[in-house]
Amino acid sequence: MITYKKVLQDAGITPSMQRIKILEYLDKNRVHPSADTIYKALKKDMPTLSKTTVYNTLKTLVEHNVLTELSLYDNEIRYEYNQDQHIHFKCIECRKVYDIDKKYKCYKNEIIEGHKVLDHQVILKGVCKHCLEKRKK
Amino acid sequence: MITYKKVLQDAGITPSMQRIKILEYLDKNRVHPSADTIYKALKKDMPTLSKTTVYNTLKTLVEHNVLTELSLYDNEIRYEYNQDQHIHFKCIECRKVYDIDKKYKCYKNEIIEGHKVLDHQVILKGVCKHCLEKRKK
DNA sequence: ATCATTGCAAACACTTTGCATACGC
DNA sequence: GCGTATGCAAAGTGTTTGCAATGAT
Repeated sequence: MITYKKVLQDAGITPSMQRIKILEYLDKNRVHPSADTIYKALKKDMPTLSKTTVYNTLKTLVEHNVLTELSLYDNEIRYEYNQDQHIHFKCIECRKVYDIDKKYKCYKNEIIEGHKVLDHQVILKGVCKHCLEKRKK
Repeated sequence: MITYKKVLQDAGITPSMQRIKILEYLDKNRVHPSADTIYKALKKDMPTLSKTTVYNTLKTLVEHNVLTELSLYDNEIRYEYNQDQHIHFKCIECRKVYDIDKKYKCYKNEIIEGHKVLDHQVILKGVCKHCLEKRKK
């Protein structure tokens, strides 16, 4: 059984209560949350938690490749623990982000036109299933 | 010959000096500028230009499909006039954005898992050619 | 005269920074 | 005890909003 503590240690990050809880939240709530969403959710059980700690932790986790940063037009960074290849669909009406299980030619770790690729993202923008339904009414 | 005035009219936007200048800047400076970059560049020749107008105009142009919004990790929106299919490479060191001429299966205007796709973007993140060179030294 | 566009200032939202306190080996 | 992690407050940055002034037909 893999614990969050072990995930952090394997990534070379000193485990702490805050770090474990943040990682756990991202593992159990696969909704591409922002720093603020994570902060508000965890604040309930950890009243002393600071937003700075959330930002610090997320930055550390991204630097150690435990999390992926998503840039999804909202002028806020969203975070994701899922490392399987998939694409993102962002609804321009409800702002929700859906994972779409489609494969694509990934350039990660390749050299393209001389540039070293470290991350590859595919983002679709549009109107989601549910918002399309609402429009019909 | 296609004028910026005509591009705006065809898109259903009332042409104005400000709007024409902003569109012209984006056509002639294909560097994926932010609102602030555009503002600072145009301010020189148009001292009365307001940042609000830049934001208003960019929003209008995006809504009418004249421009594309890019979300490139910087917590600022970048804008692009080029509508040809290509992918973006963002350097994490110098922050520059490169256009890469690679084709991909585009889902634009298709329905995917019930969602209507209006825009499709591919973003690579990594270290660019020039920053790789600098590292070697 | 009317309606849309422009522009200023203030408000907002997300993130970062500086620094003091607390924690863990 | 020492080095790192945490947390508060303030500052920084990009964007939006309210509203008055301006401009075009």
